[in-house]
Amino acid sequence: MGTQAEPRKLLSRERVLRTAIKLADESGLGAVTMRRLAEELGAEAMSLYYHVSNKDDVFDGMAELIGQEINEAAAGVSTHDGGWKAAVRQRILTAREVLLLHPWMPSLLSIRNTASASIIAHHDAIVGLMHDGGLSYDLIHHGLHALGSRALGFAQELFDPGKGPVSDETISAMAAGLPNIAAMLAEVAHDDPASTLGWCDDQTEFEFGLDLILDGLHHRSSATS
Amino acid sequence: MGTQAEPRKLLSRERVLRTAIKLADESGLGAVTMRRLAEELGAEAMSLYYHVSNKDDVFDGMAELIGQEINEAAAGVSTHDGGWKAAVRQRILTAREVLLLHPWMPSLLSIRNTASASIIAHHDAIVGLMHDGGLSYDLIHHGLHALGSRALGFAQELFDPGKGPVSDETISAMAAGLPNIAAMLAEVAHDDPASTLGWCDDQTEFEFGLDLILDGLHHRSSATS
DNA sequence: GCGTAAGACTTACGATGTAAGAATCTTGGA
DNA sequence: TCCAAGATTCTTACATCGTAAGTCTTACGC
Repeated sequence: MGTQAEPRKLLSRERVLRTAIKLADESGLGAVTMRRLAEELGAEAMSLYYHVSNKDDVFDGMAELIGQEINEAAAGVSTHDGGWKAAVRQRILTAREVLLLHPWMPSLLSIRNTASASIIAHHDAIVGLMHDGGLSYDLIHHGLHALGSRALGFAQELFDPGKGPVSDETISAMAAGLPNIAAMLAEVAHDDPASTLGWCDDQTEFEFGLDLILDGLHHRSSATS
Repeated sequence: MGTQAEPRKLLSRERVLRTAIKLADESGLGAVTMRRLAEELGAEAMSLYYHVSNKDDVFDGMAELIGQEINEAAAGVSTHDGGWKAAVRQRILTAREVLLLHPWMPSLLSIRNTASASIIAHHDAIVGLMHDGGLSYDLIHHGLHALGSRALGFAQELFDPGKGPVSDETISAMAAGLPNIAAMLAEVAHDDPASTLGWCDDQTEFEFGLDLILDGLHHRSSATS
């Protein structure tokens, strides 16, 4: 009997948050406004406030859900028998894979530094792996600080010293004021543009830094015990 | 000739940026709005646009000035004779001291990841110190990535696992879902609340992470050469 | 039918960045 | 001294944002 209009799916906190994540995935965190979010849901902005207390609550909810995604992904990966270092490494790289699907997460976490339950749980798992490996809680504590955002799979890069191929002109132009960086760029010449998580945050570079820290922790653990 | 009204100091890009920094120091980055900034300068919001192209330009200018402050502070510190590691460490800790005076810098840098000239110069200096110390440019390049924001004196902390004294109730409350973190907190018990740069970013923790990375670079350098 | 409460909507306000153009002030040449 | 021509500042206005307050709609037990 004719068009029965759209089914008008009900709103819910879950649906709001999922839509917010989809919106951020597609158009960036800046596109997540209450009005745009409502539009995406076929509702009005103020209607969201019945399910969500305010925008920060939306942000926190998004982080919580991504944290769950990380934990689920990690649950599906067998705990290696290669020692705590391999296990922690694995967990963190798994987290990173999830974050690569949601590149806005780093920004979100820097805006809202409240700890969501699922992200704390992720850290709890890391602490557990380290402790099982024989590290003291004191060392683990220092280690968590040393890892910082790396525990979640990303590193804050301050700028992008070599996005794309560095032209020779660029190098000679900066050679005057920045002799050392110029020399480095001339020699290193980033060639793998397979980056993405924000800013020049290569998988290779990420793993290098991660291993540097894990090795350091391992060394300090062996030396002490 | 009575009161001659206020002298009405002239606006200038310099004055706008300095005032923005002062405002951020006093009331946080969120207080830096064009109107508030204008008010502070005894002018109208739109008048600023003659000296500054937009708000992002203000942010970039602030970062540039802080970068200069870092470089000036570093210039006043003698380059040690303790090898490249001590020299780099010194430079980074000096940068950190400046950042501690401007706790909003981390947030600013995460919002505007454009590279200001002075901050690039700071990195150039670090590259120089490392190269003088015999590190290969390739290793230096990796090292810079590994350092990330730490090169400027801060580390992104995701949340604050132990701000202030951790109450026993808190620990027993979380013991159920987070056995490992609970156990760690029970044992470690943060006791030095002399933190500040954002979130639980102790000087001690910062230096621990910094040394972990520098030691790792040193080790990888020795092994290769 | 009818109250009742959950859920969605309307309207409105203050804050923000900034476009467009008017007003004022400064300065140098006639 | 006067006046044209920048240089600088101000006025007004608009779009967008988060959200407070209150109203309408719908579903359902009686």
